[in-house]
Amino acid sequence: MGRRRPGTPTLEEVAAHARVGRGTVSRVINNAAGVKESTRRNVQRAIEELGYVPNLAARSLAGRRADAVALVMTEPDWRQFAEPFFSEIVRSLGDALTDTGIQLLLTLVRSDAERQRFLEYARGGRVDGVLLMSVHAGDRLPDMLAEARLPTVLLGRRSGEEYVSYVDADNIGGARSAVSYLLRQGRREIATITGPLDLYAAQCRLRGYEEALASAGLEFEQTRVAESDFTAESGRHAMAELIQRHPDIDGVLAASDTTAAGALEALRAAGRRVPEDVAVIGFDDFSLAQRTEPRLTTVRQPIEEIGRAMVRLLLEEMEEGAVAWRHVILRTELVIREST
Amino acid sequence: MGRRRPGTPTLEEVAAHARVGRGTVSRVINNAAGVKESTRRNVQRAIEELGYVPNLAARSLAGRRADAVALVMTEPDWRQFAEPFFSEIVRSLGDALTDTGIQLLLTLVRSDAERQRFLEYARGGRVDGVLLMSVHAGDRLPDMLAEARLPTVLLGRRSGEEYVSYVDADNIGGARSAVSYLLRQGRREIATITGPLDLYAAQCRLRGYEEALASAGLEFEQTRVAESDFTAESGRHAMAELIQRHPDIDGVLAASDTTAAGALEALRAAGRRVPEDVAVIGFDDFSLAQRTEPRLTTVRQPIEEIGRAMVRLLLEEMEEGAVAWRHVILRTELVIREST
DNA sequence: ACAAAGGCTGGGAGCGCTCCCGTATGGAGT
DNA sequence: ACTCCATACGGGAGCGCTCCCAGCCTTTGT
Repeated sequence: MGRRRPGTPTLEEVAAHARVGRGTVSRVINNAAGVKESTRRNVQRAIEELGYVPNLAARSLAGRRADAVALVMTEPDWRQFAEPFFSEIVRSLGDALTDTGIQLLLTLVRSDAERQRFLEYARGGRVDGVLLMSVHAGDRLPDMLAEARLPTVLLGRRSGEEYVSYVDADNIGGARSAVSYLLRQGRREIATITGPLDLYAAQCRLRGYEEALASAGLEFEQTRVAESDFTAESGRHAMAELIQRHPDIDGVLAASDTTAAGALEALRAAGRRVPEDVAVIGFDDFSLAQRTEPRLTTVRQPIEEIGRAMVRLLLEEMEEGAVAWRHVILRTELVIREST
Repeated sequence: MGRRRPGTPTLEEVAAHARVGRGTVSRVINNAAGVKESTRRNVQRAIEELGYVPNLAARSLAGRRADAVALVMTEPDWRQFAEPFFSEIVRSLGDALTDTGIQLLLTLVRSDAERQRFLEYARGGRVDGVLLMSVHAGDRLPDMLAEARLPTVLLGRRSGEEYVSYVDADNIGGARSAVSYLLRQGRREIATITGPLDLYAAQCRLRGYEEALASAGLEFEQTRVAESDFTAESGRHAMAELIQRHPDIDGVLAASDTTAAGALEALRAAGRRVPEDVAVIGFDDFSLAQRTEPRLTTVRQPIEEIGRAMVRLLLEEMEEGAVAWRHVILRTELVIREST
């Protein structure tokens, strides 16, 4: 396993070449104050001439930080990997980290062996903090990270959990306002396609659906609920099933825009018009929602804010050493288009 | 930016606690030979009691290796991120790396600033090698990595390029055999939906299409070619266009299974039967191909082999220090199902 | 002209490991 | 009993940086 790379110049060599001390070179590459402008230029020229690149292992060791954070996806999320939610989140986290000088590393954790390996990687100090994608109920990873006192922020909380930092959207409120909107339109036969119910977010959206029905004095019926896994495929399936069970259906709240797109296809196949016969509301408001036919009314998740909030919380925790838990719930918003 | 974590035990402390020398502890944690079984157990107990985790920065610095490789996606690939090809590749790379003890890190490079930052990260020694997802024609990243003498393996070559290692599927052969198959069935009005033509792989598949027509003595017509970006959406579009241009169309080779799925929808919408009126062949053979209606005939890319080959090439390059370029072209295979 | 107060700079002391050489230790061979 | 060798083990010498203190040199005030 000899993986050394050939003679990279060191900081010391740069210092010699520029006829200054190590300290000065260090100050220059770290943009620290207290270096005369002429010296700085001189050092910078030396850096360029030698093609110097700081050795990050040495910097990490001496500085006790990695300047990197990991975004972890655990196995059950893997199926979401191909869904737009994921790529949108990555994009927004990337943006939020842009000018912190912190590298974002995506890591997959698909088995216990990989969980263990990642833990060693993180505890070994290769990252300063961890962002976790929507973690499922039974996953012990957050606890393991907490035990190791690694700054951690979850995207989406888990049921009732308080002793961990998280950023979440107001799923209950979003679902409630969507269903209430349908009710105000005079729809009465409203069903819902949920996400995987081991995800707390999916449970919350279902709760919002129930609450809206309840406050309109309507009864909740289990047969109006179909579960999906967020894919279009499963949305189509779920919708077909709901139509069969309740031919008089006139409104649907879907688990995501993708699911809603699948539902639209199933409705078209069944000869129902949208929105005349059946109103459809999605969840997320990603670009897909504007490309369906008809364009989708949907509950917007503020992705940019979620990314920014996650990064802010993580940086704060990194600063102070994971001594407090922070929670941020972001408001969702109903975006009305043509499917209602 | 004080991101230090509290008193983690060091190897030295473990050594003291187990009453052995540093060297012995090092040998134990690295599973090196030459430690008496009783000593090993003794040290292991000390490690456990103190909850010791090796500091990877120190290990990296002393050992001159990072035990990590990066899988990089550049901006133009980003749109593929949500496609199954990507997640399949990641899965197969992960499997191939499983028992090497090497961490796979996914990184996004969406702008020149991020390109630069990643380069510093890699040149700084945080990874021992780089895997690059299908790189587009103009991207300078591979050259920059080569210049830094970082072991690099591309997935999918770029036009005519030799001075870089890559693993690729035989796209020309795959496309050719698919189209030949359609011709043998007696189809004569065959069109193709290509991928983005700035991708060499897409060009190759188009070439295969052309070659098959040529060797059957048929003429190539530009109007039978429609470009897609690998998404179902764009596949639907392209197919609709092709139907309009050539109502007598009786066979289509699509750029990917996803594109083919889109094409199937467009054909259904146009009232064409598959395979009776029009035969459809996809490319990739991911799970999607078995879930379409009808199930898709498709050109299989050997994903597992691709992942294994990429990892093998990268490890070889890491071993010997990027002094040679290796190329692997993997055979593709036509999988016949119901859409032809 | 002299003192005090800054601003710059150099370099020692680690950070926590791996590598490797030198030295113990135990058993086999005669 | 003594030599010889293989096997275990200890610890010095870095790896390339950051942190920080001490010293120098310039500036300003009186």
